[in-house]
Amino acid sequence: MQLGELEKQVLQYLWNTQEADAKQVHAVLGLTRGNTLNTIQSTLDRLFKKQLLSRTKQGHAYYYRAKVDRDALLATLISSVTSDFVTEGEHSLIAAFSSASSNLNDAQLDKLEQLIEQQRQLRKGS
Amino acid sequence: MQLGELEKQVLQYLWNTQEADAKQVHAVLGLTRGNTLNTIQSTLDRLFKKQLLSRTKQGHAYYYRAKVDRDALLATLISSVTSDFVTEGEHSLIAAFSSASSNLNDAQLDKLEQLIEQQRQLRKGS
DNA sequence: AATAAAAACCGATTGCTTATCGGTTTTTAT
DNA sequence: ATAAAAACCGATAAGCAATCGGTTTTTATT
Repeated sequence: MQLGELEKQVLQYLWNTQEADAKQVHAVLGLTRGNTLNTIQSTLDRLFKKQLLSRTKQGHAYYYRAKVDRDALLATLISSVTSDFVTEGEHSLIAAFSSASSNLNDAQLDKLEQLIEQQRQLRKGS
Repeated sequence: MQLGELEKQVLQYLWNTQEADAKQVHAVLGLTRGNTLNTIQSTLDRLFKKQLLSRTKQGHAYYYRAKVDRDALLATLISSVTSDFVTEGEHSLIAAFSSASSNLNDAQLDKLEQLIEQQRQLRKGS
């Protein structure tokens, strides 16, 4: 999947705002970027078709919500960009880590280890 | 950065083959895919311009080599696809992990932890 | 040096995707 | 019924990968 600049900004906005119609999104993003309401509408629609947003009609307008949270989207994006290079059974994240680890600082290594532990705890419980 | 299907296949090929000219790549990929030599040439050139391949003239033709290994490319791709969603100071790999960790199996968690330890050892020594 | 063969280079087209809107139709509320 | 709001439709532009035909340059051979 492929996301454009405006699409990303809309997603960010909806992660913060929970719910909004085109008008509201336009009021924030459209004005700073100089887009028309129409542009915002079609962007929302594109994201909806990509299954990244859900929408319900409330009163007159559609109200949009992010259907995936940031982490889930990251996972999707990573998977889609790496899958062609990763063989069955291998996880791209492990592969990527082995090359990128030197760019992490000590605090980040700590954090990662902590996340691993957390994940292990989650499993014990289930 | 954005990679097409053929570009990915060419990279895969060069990771296995070390070095090849357009003719060789064509002999393998071009025939199965039904591409002309020209198509292969411009794909190699595009990858070269993207800094993913290096090339040297040997005899008549350019010989291409992968300039990045697979893991480094994965790291680049992950970073480029996630960077807009990752805040200052946060590392995209950490963010990615927090989203994808549940898809890792126990062995992969072990492996990751082991890589972290290895990284720490490297730092002690320098 | 002349020439043929090989490879590189250039330029154009196609297809796909995001961004962008104008204009029209449909909904909704007054 | 009418006006306003919003959705819908269709079109254009820009960017990028894939695709090649045709031309120029390079290299090797007589």
